[in-house]
Amino acid sequence: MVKARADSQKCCRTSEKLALPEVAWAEELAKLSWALAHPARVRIVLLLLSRTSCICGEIVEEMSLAQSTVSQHLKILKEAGLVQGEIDGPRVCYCINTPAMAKLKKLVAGL
Amino acid sequence: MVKARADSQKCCRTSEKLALPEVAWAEELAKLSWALAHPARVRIVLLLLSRTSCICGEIVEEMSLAQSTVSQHLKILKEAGLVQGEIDGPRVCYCINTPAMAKLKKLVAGL
DNA sequence: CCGACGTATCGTATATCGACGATAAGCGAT
DNA sequence: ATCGCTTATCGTCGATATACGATACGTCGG
Repeated sequence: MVKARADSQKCCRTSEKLALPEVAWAEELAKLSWALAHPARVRIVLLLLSRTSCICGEIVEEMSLAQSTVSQHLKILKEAGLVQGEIDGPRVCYCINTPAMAKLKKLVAGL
Repeated sequence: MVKARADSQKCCRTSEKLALPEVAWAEELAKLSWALAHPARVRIVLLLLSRTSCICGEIVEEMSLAQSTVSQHLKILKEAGLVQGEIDGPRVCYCINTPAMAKLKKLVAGL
């Protein structure tokens, strides 16, 4: 080992190990981030936030994407927990899952 | 059966259009989120944050991944701007790009 | 100059995403 | 019961992510 390189204390200090309890963390944040890792999904979230409540397939119109594609994105958002879909008659209204949103914010803010 | 949806104002109000200025936003947030959309990358970020400064290839040891894989992840983080690499002799020290981090936090907090 | 070492890139195999059209499934109204 | 509307799922295709080993690049030490 080539020990201390003269004045190398500006970088790569000695490394107090990082235990792996944070791994759970990491998984969770990665999952939530993943949901927002696509512009279309961010836009969907923004859309849902802009109307204080839920929405149905207008989303499809706002985005220039096929209905099936939007449905896919919604599914991903739902799986990540960021969004909830409530069945309202023949259509489905989506809305932000506020707690999950808060969780995300907290995780990111905690970085 | 018909669950009193007579006055459907609880849902799908009429839509004050969402213009597309936020699209830039969306792209940016998606890009940053994408960087964190993988547990390994979140762990790298956590690692870099845990030591106030930079680090080199210890990252490789902490994660049980091949060196090349870690390098790939670092590249992605670098491309997203979340991380900076400064060459320090024969090795490279990475550290968090604080402004980018702040940007991410701000974007997420602003949701 | 030449190895030793740390890092980045290349090449490649596999898995998954992102998009679409087509089709199924659920609900309301006729 | 049937039609029409809305949404979800299926099947497919191209593009890309992820992982790895092998290899090239750069820097220090002898």
